[in-house]
Amino acid sequence: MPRWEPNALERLHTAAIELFAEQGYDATTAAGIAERAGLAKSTFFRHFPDKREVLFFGQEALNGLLAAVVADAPADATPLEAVGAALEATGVAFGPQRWEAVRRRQEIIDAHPELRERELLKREAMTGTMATALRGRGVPEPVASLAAQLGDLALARAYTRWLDPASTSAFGELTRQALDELRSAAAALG
Amino acid sequence: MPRWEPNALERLHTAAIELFAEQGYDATTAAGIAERAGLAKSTFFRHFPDKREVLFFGQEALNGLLAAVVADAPADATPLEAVGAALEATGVAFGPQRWEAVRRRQEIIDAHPELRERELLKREAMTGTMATALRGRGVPEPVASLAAQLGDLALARAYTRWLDPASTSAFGELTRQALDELRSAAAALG
DNA sequence: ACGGGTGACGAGACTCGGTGTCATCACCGT
DNA sequence: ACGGTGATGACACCGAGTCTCGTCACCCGT
Repeated sequence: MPRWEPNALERLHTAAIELFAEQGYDATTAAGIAERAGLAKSTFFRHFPDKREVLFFGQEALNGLLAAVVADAPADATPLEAVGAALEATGVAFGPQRWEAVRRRQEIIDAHPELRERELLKREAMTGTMATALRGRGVPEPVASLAAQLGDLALARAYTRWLDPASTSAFGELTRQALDELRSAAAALG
Repeated sequence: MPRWEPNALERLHTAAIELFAEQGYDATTAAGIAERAGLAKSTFFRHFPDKREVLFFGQEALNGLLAAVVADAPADATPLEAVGAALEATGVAFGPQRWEAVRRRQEIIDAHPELRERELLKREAMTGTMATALRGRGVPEPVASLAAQLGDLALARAYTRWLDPASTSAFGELTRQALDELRSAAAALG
């Protein structure tokens, strides 16, 4: 018999998501999350650096994926093509069956400035890894940063469209579309 | 004889900056700032929504300036030209005599993730106001957002160069240069 | 089989950011 | 003279996050 039930981190994560849905983000305390998971408050902070981070679980893994996809793009791919491949790769996190959960999560984030800040930090990290990966392909500055920023903007636009209940397109289609729009807009900028 | 010394907000601001320089950001408490300013802790939070905000004092005023400059740009100015005018207008905050103070401030921010988050939130607000002002000029999406994002990237690059001790150019010159680089990079993207 | 190290956890004290309430009192208009 | 106003002080309170210390199943070498 193990001394403790396994999967403490996972239990904390699901307990937090449940409580956020039941009581809202503000009303749920870190101690409350731990209690629901059958753990102590100190254990919560052993697994998550802070309460906000629960909602951004798995983000680092996505970053690693982005870097790999950009690095592994065909040698003759343009920077924007490599970025496009990376954006489509993010689609693994946005399958149709996850739509409801992703939407609830985003509603919480949008309603809390401290979570919006954290989201921006994560996005910046993502953009930074894409830019670094592009430089690793030999793309010079400021082209690498620009392409990464364009990718970030495209991803954001695709994401909000995907979250729009009126839209029915798959995520990959939306990223391609958004990046295409931005590419032609950039060409027309002057 | 007034019941209290005037300029409470200003005194709190300078007290905070002093203490940050003397003890570092973490080691100075909100109560300590208030004490140095001859005020109570509760008064500190009456003037600043939180401790981080002390380091971003005056940001909203800059946003208003940006919106005005973009709106007042010549009718035949391209989106990027309007953005360029806005970037140069920010130069009022970055005169040569403020270099040292701005540098110290940025060192504090760079060393604290919670302050980097706040900085990103402010930058997003700035980018958003530029995009809104561009739409007010009749610039359609996604061109408006793209031009604003390009401006944000240019401003960031100009800012870090301005902060580089090896550089001697004035801020306005650096913004023009950075925006030019990005414009040609965008044209070459594909 | 035995014994010491390891590592995940509980318990609880502690600091500090931030909120809220209530009383005070110079100032201002009537 | 008098009541309202508004900025402040004093203080209680909550929750996030840190830190320390003790516990004990598990593992690994002997």
